[in-house]
Amino acid sequence: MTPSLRTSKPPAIFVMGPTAAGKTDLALRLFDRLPCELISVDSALVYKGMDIGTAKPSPELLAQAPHRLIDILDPAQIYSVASFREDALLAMAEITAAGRIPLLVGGTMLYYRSLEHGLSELPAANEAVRARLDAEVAAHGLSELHRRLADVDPAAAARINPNDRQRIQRALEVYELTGINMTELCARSPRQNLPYTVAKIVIAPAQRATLHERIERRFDAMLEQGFVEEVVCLRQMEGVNLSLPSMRAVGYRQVWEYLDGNYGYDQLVDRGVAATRQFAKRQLTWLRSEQGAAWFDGESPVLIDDVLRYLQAELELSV
RNA sequence: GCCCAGAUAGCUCAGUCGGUAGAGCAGAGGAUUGAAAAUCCUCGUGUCGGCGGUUCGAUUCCGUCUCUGGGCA
Repeated sequence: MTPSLRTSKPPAIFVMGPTAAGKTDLALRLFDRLPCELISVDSALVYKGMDIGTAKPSPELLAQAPHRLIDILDPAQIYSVASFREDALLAMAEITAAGRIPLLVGGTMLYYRSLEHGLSELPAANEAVRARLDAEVAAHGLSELHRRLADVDPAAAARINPNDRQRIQRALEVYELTGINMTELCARSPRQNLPYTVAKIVIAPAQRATLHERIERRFDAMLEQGFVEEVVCLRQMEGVNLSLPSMRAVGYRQVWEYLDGNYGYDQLVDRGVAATRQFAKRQLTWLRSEQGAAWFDGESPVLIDDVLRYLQAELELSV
């Protein structure tokens, strides 16, 4: 198959789905059948050394089917949705220029959303401001920050729950860095749509119980493969701590707390599995609101020909 | 065999000086603009172990049985 010239915008494929639904497997099979290159859409796979707990494809698989945006950062570093958008757009452009189709695969739905609809022009995170806001919360409490937000950005204060520390701090951070409130900044910079014709595929088991079973089995398997040892290594790395986004990832956080002696092994298993189920549930909330996506039942291995037929029709690909 | 303590939501437990009960966790739904595998919001009827008794009324008091811990033999 080759991309047709009938559409002005080049084609792209999104393979979306909750964790443990079979995204990687589907993407690899599509890779074998289409002139495409793979881009990972995953906020945890970007980190080197986080392999077992993220269910990262093996080095052998990655050699066979290279993925962009995997292993691009050290766990002490911080990635962001804005960095992702930039990196992904660049990668998509390169792939398209080479005459192939970008196939994006992963479970970080905010990243997909930022690609499709863009981001407003807002300042990047600022460590100093965040540290100061943290200190302010410690000194005066979160409700004080929410009150302050209500003064500078009433709309944001109304929208953001008084307990949502992360969003309150971010809105204040934006204001402090620019002198303009976040609501106003967003209104001033309309988001841009993605210059690609996108075919969206969602893969998820029809039965929630199936997903739960797979998550449990996979977490057990991760532990057998040495997940705890992986986290022991990460803990020894310079600058790595539990407050980093990388170490807050599902499973990693629980293993870290287990290693701290906060609870025993049985609790680790229960909490790790539960955290993963909750993550999958949040992903499904995003996915249900996804416009124009084709859902494929992941109860049993997806029939690859059905998916190819769909992509062919959607992207006007010719064989 | 005897003594003691338990038995209440899927799990761990609180509670009702007698008017049919509520937390945490789990689970479900939702929000989501540079941390997003993050952060946050909403949702709790269950033979209160079984059977009797007392009572207008028992999950609560009494008796008894069953089960589970622990102790003594």
